[in-house]
This record gives sequence, C-alpha cells and structure tokens, in this order.
Amino acid sequence: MDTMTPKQREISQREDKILEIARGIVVKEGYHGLNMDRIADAVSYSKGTIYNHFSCKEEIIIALAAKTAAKRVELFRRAAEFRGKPRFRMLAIGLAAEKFVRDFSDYFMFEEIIMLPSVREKTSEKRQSVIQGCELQCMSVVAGIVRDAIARKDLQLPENVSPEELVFGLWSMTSGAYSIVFRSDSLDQIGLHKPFETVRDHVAALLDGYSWKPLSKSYDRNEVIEKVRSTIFVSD
Amino acid sequence: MDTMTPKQREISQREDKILEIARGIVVKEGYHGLNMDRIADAVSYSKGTIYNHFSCKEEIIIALAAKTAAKRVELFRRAAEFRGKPRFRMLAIGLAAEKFVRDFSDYFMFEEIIMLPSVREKTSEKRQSVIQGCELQCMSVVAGIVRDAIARKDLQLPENVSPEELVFGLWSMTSGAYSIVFRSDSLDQIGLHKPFETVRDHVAALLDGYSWKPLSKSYDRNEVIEKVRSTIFVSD
DNA sequence: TGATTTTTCTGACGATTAGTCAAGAATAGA
DNA sequence: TCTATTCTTGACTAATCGTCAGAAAAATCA
Repeated sequence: MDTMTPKQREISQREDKILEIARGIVVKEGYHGLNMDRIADAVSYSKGTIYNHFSCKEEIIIALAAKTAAKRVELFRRAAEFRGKPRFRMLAIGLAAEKFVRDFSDYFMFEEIIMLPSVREKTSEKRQSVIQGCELQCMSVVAGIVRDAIARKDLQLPENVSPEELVFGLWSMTSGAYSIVFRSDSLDQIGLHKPFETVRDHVAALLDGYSWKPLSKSYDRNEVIEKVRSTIFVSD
Repeated sequence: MDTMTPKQREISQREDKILEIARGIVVKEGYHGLNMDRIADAVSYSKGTIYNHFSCKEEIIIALAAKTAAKRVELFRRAAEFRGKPRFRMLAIGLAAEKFVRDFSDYFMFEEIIMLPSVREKTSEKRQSVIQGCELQCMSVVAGIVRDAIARKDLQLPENVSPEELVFGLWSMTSGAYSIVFRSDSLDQIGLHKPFETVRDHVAALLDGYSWKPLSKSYDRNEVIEKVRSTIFVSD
C-alpha cells in the first residue's frame, strides 16, 4: 500500500533528477559552469522549485558528495568481508579505496569544493554530518581490522600508536596521494608512472614498518589481489 | 644608483600592500569575505588600480600562495643542510614541513582554493608554474637526500620503487595528514591527540618498512629532533 | 461535479559583486 | 611651461544568487 499521492512521488523523484543533472554539469564543465538558472532550465522546473529542494547551490554539491560517500562505505564493508588474515583484509580495503576513486573520481571534485570553509559555512549541519558519518564508518571498519590483527598477535603497535592513529596514517597516505594524482596533470614528468601501484607499495611498507605479519616479502601480493578481485569485486 | 622614479617605487610597493591586506581579510573572514571593493577600500586605491596589478581575484590568491610556497622551499633547503646521516636529514625535513604548517597555516587556505579547477583556470600560467616550481624544488631536495642514502648504502629501494616515488609517498602522507588536521575540528573525538607526533611515527614506520638505516629503534628520535632544532631552526 | 482550501510552482525582481573603460589626474620629458 | 605619456578613478555592465507575491495545480469538501 503506497501512501504517497502521485504528486508526492513526483516531488521525491525530482530531487534525484536535480542532483543527476547537476552532477553532469559539474563533471562536464566544472563547478564554475554550475548555476541555478541552468539547472532549472535543464530539469524543466523553475528556479524557485529547485530552491524548494535545496536551500542553496552548495547544498546541491554537498548532497552529491553525500551520495557518493555512501558508496565508499559500501565498498569498504564489502572489502572487510574478505576471508583471510587481517593483513590481507587490509589489502582488500586498499583495493576498495582504489576502486572508489576510479569509479567515482568525480567525488574528489565535490569533496574539494565542500571542504572549503567558505562553502561549508553555507551548508546544513545535517548533510555535513551525513558525510562525516560515512567517513567515521569507513574508519571504524578499518580500525576493526587493525584490532583483529592485534587480537591475533599479527600486529603489536608501539604503545604511543593506537589503532585509530594507524588508520589516520593510512587515510592520510591514500587521500593525500589520490588528491595529488587528480590535481596534477604531469605525473609522468615527475617519474610517477603507476601511482596506484606505488601507493600499494607504500602502504605495504608502512605496515611492514609496524611489523604487521605476514610481512610483505613473505606473500605474493598479486596473488592476494587476484583473490580479492575474484571473490569480492566480481561484478565489474 | 636607483633607476626607479618615486612613482615606480610606489607602484612596486603597492603590490605587496594589496597582498597583505588581502591575506588579512582571508585569514580573518575567509575567502568569502574577500571582495575587490573591500580590498580597494582598505588599500585606499580604486578598484581599477587593483586590476592594474592583478587581472582577477584569483590572481591575488595565487600570488599569496606563491609567496608562502617560497618560504617552504627555504625551510626545506635549510633542513637539508643538517649535518648527519641521510635518515636524520630526512627527519629534519619532516620538522621543516611541520614548522611550515604551523608558521604558515593560512597557506592551506590558499592552497585549497587555488587547487580547485574552477579557480585554476582563471589564473595565469606564470604564477601557477611558480608554485609548481616551488613544489618541484622541495621534492628534489628530498629526492637528493634519498639518493644520498642509497649512495651510502643506508637504503636499498626495491627495483619497482624509485627515489621520486618514495618522495611522492612522503609528500602524500604529510600533505594528506595536514589537510585532515586543518579540516577537521574534532580530532580529539576520533582519538588523535597529537597528530604531528603521529605523523612522525608513521613516516618513521614507512622508512623502516623500506629498511632505511638506521632503523628507528636504533636511535633516539627526540635527541635528533633536539639537535635539529638547536642547529637549524634556532631563530624562533 | 463544482466550490474552496491547501500546496506547489513560477519568473520577475532586488542585491551583490566581478570586471571594464572613458574621462580625468598625475607624472615625465622637452 | 607645455605636451605627451602613463596612471587612476568610479560609474557602469553583466552575471548570478536567492526571494516572494501571485498564478497554477492538487487536494479536500459539500
């Protein structure tokens, strides 16, 4: 039994339509090309109607970022389900992060925009906390794996480094690397030919540095990657 | 013998005055508070005169970023002069990076802004390459230390990792971490009480992971830090 | 079904602000 | 001192965000 009138259904679908139109404009022409009159034109509703859904332009961007961030949580969750030693599950998380930036590379555009304080202060507390919540969920999935490793004695962190702090390090490395990769258009010139593989190497070195067993020299990474791909990220 | 007329001297000083006024506005009220009429008002010149110096608002931001980026190069150069094993000079670089973000934390505001493609496409090729040049100089200073370590046999990188790729990893980790730190206002809640020290730990773990001698367990980091501080960053 | 109330939609309008440019002021040169 | 050149000004245009009174549509009622 559907309690919505046809009108109400139309309204709720419209929100998504607006977002997808806006995403298309931003992806094709950048944030600069996005303006309310254009969105209104493209969705065939008036500007006033758009403003019934989103209180300002920035809310549209943050809504897009929120939609995408939810997909990362899902990828991380799936990766964490990989059956194997924590260190291999960690590798699966890395592949999830890679898949995320490849499949949703436009997310970085939205993320960069919404992180600017000048944009942020115009957006609603509510949607901001949706995004923060997604990040926290991702981090807690990863922290769970770290704690499993500690419980299994695969890993013993020094007493001044907590599981959360290790997660922070991994998060820093990957997000830092990916934003360099997406910003710079001349990676080849500075000698970075396969940045994603390089990031994997560095993550492996970092975990080796903390003596997380099994150390990377004692297993074949490509074999594990293949296994993760074939069991977790089969579809596509 | 000064070849400049008084007028010319005034003009060249004005550029700096505009930049410092603009920096003050951005630092106090964010990018949002910056507008050309206000700058004009504050420097007591008309808007047209401001446009004689900077072709658009974004040029002012990128000029500020360029000014600050040059200071990082200087700090890195100084750090690299530390007398000691490459691994310790690397630590000095880390301290330089920390000092940079502490002393010029507003740089991150400018950097975030100028990295947006929508802003970037309005700025001149010239100033963009000044900033890129500063980054390349920093990276090449660091790469030099890595190569020294290799030459001394303190470090032997796996054949799929070049010195530049290691630098990329360090750059990713630190820039990623610092931008998380500056963005987030609730680090304590997620268990990050001393983020800068945590970054140092992670960098040490990463270098240990690549077996860069001496490994971090075999020297007293705080002692080295003290030595760097007292010899390189004495003033302030 | 037709009348009435409620909800939704619309686009002209006000406000802000980036960037321009013709006219006037200041400076340099002869 | 007069002229040519260069610099400065601020009113003006254009773009675009966000508003709101009135029109249109939908829902409710008699």
